[in-house]
Amino acid sequence: MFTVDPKSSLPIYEQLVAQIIRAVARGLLRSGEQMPSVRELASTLLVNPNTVSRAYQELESRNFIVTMRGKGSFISDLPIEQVKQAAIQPHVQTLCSVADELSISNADLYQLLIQTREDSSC
Amino acid sequence: MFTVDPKSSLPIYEQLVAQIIRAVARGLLRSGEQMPSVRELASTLLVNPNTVSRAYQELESRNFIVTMRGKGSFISDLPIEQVKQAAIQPHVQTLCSVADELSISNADLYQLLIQTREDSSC
DNA sequence: TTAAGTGTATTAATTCAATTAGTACACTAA
DNA sequence: TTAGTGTACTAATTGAATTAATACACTTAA
Repeated sequence: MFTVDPKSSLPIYEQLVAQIIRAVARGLLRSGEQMPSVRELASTLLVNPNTVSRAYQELESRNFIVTMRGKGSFISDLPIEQVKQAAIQPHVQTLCSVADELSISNADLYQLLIQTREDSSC
Repeated sequence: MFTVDPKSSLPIYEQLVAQIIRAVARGLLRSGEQMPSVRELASTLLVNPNTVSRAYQELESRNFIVTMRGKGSFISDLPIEQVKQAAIQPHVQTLCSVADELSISNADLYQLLIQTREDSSC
């Protein structure tokens, strides 16, 4: 289900995080569903278990999964909208800090956002 | 006019960039005004001229200043709004990428922005 | 043409954070 | 007890980032 490229400049655990977030956002992984164990996924991907653990910890810190020692890791049962919000919040925070520093108004900021999203595929 | 802390974890050239951006955004540095030469600022701050040059190059890539070899570096004469927009664009881009990945609507994104800026001082 | 002033290219030293893996430990459930 | 779960700790390694030394290139004015 997941793939990884050890030669990529993007760290392995970040590759995993991104794939799992996408899967959750698209509903391919559902609330309560159990993730493969760190050892299982690690042996499948031929990486160290700690690397998978790192990805799971990152996902847990962003509220995508819940981990129980000795039991396993499970997709969070929080509302998906809430989970997504938690995931994007840091980026919003960064943008707001810069906007503050430059004294850019909310209106201007919103216009920039709209334009940028129109230019991309979405 | 500028100060620098070599012990900070924030790179010296980034400290300079931030200070100069603030000064421009606040109108303390005006269009066309000449910046101190790299050697002059470097000797004032007791850093290597290349470090100041690096800051100036960063500022030029963000359209805050214009540099002419042999002449010096000058505050850009672009409209300040345009300059500020260029400075914030990369952050907007990042946010939009993540929003796309998570399928977050513009409306939700804007609401998050408003809330975040209300929470901060601005 | 010369001299003094400007920014910059190139190279290298150094530091430092990030990444990953090895190993041993801790918890859960049957 | 055993097999399965995640994790803490440590260390090796890599690689990017930062800074500095030095020499070069351009501009201006005398």
